[in-house]
Amino acid sequence: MRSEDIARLAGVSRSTVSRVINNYPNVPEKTRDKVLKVIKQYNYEPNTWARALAGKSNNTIGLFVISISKTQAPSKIYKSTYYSSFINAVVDAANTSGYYVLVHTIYCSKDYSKINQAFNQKRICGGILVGNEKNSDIIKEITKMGCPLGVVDYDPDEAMNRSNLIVVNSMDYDGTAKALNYLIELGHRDIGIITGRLGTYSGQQRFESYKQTLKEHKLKINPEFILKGEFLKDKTYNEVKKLIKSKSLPTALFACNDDMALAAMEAFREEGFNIPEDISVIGFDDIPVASQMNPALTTVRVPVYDMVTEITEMLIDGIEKGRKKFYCKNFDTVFKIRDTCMKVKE
Amino acid sequence: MRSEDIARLAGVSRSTVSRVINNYPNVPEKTRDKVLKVIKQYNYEPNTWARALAGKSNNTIGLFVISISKTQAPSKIYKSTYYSSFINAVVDAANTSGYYVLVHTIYCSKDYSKINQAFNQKRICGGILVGNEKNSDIIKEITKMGCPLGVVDYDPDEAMNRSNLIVVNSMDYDGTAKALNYLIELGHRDIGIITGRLGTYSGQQRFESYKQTLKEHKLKINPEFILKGEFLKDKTYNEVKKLIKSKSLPTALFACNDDMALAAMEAFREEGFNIPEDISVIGFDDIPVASQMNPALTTVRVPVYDMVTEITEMLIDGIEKGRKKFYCKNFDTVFKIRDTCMKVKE
DNA sequence: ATATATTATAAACGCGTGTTCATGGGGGTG
DNA sequence: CACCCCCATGAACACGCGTTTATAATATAT
Repeated sequence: MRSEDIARLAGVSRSTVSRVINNYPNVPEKTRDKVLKVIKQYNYEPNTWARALAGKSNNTIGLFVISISKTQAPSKIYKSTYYSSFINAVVDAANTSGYYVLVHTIYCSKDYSKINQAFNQKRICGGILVGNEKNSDIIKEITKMGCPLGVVDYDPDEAMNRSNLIVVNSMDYDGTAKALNYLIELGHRDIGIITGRLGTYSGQQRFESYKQTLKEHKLKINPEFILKGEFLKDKTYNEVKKLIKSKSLPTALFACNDDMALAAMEAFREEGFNIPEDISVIGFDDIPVASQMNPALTTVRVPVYDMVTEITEMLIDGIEKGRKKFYCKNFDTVFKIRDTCMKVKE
Repeated sequence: MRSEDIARLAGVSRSTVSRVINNYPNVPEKTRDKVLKVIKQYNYEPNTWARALAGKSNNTIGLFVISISKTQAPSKIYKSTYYSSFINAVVDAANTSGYYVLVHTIYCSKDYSKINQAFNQKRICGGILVGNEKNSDIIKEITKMGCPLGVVDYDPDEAMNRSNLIVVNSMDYDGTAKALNYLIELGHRDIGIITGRLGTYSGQQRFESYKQTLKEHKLKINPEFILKGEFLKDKTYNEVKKLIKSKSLPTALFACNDDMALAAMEAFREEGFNIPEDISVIGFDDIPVASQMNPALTTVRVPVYDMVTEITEMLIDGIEKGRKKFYCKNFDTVFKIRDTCMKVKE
């Protein structure tokens, strides 16, 4: 069914059909109704490709989820619950605005070609990037091409005033400080950290805040208590097991995301540790199961849904209005005290 | 940058460029290299819209996730960890085959218009449906239009021999039986169930198997021990709280998915019950956190990743080969015994 | 009643690419 | 040397729709 068929059936020309579909003013009510009736009757929908080719928007944005490199087997990747929230939130917000979402996963963090490709092929008229490493050039590349791009978790200083770019962040530095101050109030002096990927802005911020906050309280940082978790469960599990076998242990452990906190708790439990009696644990993100764990995980809640809704709406609005101005918004975190922390034993 | 530009820069005609891009045989090595060099140099990619319009495939499939009705607020929906696995698996498999994935969420279970729309607008050349209710007509509609469709969790009898249709299921009936037999072996006689959405094939199968298995062991079914959870955490939480306040309790509870099992455990814990000492719990699916819970959840593992990979690959293969034959595959489940079940006290 | 302004509509062009058809040239055979 | 065949390639058309331009029909003013 093409617009020509509709035109024939309605007894008008194809131009008139097009005018009706695109809400042109100069078409009398009578003609409009006649055409609409035929369109309705045959369930006609304009071909998106032809429409886009003729200059209309295709109402599609791309969501690019950058996952860590090939080391992780595909069958395991879906276990990372974190990114799922992003996908759902983007799809929700986009659908609400009448947009479609093309979801793409990028495993090898070096190979951003698929992003360029989607833009070059004109598949999408905007994109959202999650999991970006600070030192990648993809953001500059895309925005320079004039394509609207939204990035979650990106250094505002680097992004500053770059046109076609939108950024949302959670206030990681502050959130981390809240968590650590709480531990310090509970009397903890030996506080360890499981770091995320330091190449990401959030990973770096959380680590920086850890170092700075401890310093401010004149607590010394024990290098052995710094575990490189890279936001990964498996890596964390192994690192914690190694830590347990070493000579000294921290009394509290701050994990840079919940996945790692859970993995750490699992490792501790297996070695006969009780949480929080033997060691306090704090996570970051507040993923859905955090509150359902036993004990429930104390963590720093990141308003992922709000952040992603905001960036999606801003992106689409920018596309439609042709706005190119840089925009950046930071979202406050909420410290959720639950059951995985305890006053340190004297 | 259009193919015409490439042609000019390479000193050939547009037709030749097209022939190079589409791997036509009759173009000499020398000419091909010349053209490829220019393409490479300018990072040229054919416009997908124009390509599709001219009869080529657009290499895009749609993934339609049907969620339950409006009752659930958007901000809470992303908490359902189950569907996330689907999205990741479909995207992985499709990307591997060079396909793009359009993800769409449908909340109002009546409104399938977006699926028709995506097909009618020629946005996608195939679709995958998750969370479908048995009594919906959408599957017949789409397949009748000649569009290839893959459905996860659908009654094979209804689907039988319908062309353009592919179905994958887990063996829910058998999986449920395994779980219940295990409980019965442990001496349980009063076994409750938290049912899923009975309108779905899996929800129905699991419930049927529950009734049948108990019947086979001559155990009576107490209507009060049948909780309608509808695959939802909140609903389950409330139902379990109600159950606890009633006069009699089962000694074991079989939840038709892990989300509900976790919600039930949370409710029991809050009321001072210990698991598995006071009540045994079994889940279904084996979602990522099931093994990380404390106690770790005994559950029936559904090979989601394998199922979804299979259906995606079959769909794409069918699209490319123009195959229309009905195809159905059932995947075996694995019963994972962990720590949430115990021998019944004498 | 005629001239002019206004409106409804049709015809034609362009979007970027795939593909068919026609053409021209080169090599081989008689 | 003449003929034929094959191969490389360019020109032209098609895909379905939006939009501009031209034209026909109608309404308004004189």
